[in-house]
Amino acid sequence: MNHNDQELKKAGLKVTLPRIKILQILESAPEWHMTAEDIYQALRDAEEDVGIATVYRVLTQFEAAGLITRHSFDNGPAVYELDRGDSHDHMVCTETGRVVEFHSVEIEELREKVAKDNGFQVVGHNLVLYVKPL
Amino acid sequence: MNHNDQELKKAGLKVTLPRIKILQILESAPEWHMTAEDIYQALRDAEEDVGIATVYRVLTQFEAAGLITRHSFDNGPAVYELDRGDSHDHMVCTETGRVVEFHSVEIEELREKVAKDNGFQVVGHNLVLYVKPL
DNA sequence: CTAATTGCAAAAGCTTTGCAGCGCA
DNA sequence: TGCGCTGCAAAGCTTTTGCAATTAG
Repeated sequence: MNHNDQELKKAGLKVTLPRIKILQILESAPEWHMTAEDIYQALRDAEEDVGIATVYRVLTQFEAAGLITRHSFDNGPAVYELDRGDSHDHMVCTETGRVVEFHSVEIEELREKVAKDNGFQVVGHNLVLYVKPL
Repeated sequence: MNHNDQELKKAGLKVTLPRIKILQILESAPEWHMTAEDIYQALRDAEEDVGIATVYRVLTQFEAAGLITRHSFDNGPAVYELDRGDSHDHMVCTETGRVVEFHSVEIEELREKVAKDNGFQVVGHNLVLYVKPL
């Protein structure tokens, strides 16, 4: 009963092979953003017989449980990443495709402020900067 | 030869009925964000015989020409709005679906700063706040 | 005239769902 | 044992594309 198993239990999810494997894959993700298809391929590479439908179902559950975060860059497939507690945003280089993560407390505060000024509170956000080298 | 016709010519696009109608619909959009399907329905309501494929093609061309802007909120259908020159961001209410536009000079400045700190310059961005009423 | 544009239908890409069987607690 | 979970296949939804016919310039 390791740490991941406990995370699953805490989320009210049974500890099953697909869920454990998917968590492991996300943990060891070389680059921190994977599509459902990426994860599905990683599972097949590991000889695990998990269907793509299960991958989607598990990812949806993980997101609901707050274990992972889902991003929709542009209109391609959604990407998922482990929620390591450090909320951050993304910068995508239009020339190289490189994704840089960043975190700005000031921007975070302004987000709250702008929402409050309009009678709302922030429950989530999505900020992507498309950039190119100076 | 009205203003819209000139916009089309300037973009190197022939002045055709579907393109004129779609521009008009976007101009008179009650709420400023319409999906391709919304536009398609508006055309059918106006008894215009335009296919959904043409709607998508025209919207893609308009975006390339800088006449309109396309947004992908969450993972639903993309929404389009006329580019009225005023850059702004969006706040989407998770309970009512209402979309509020806002513009923060401070956030804009911070975007530039963060990019520069990482050796980049901003060429575009996408910021959506998911909010709920206070 | 002729290259651009269009409608239709089919296909593509991503994601969800129905269902019967399997497995964790 | 019982309900949750899973794989498979099929369906769903948004968007794109092939093609022959039409049209703007």
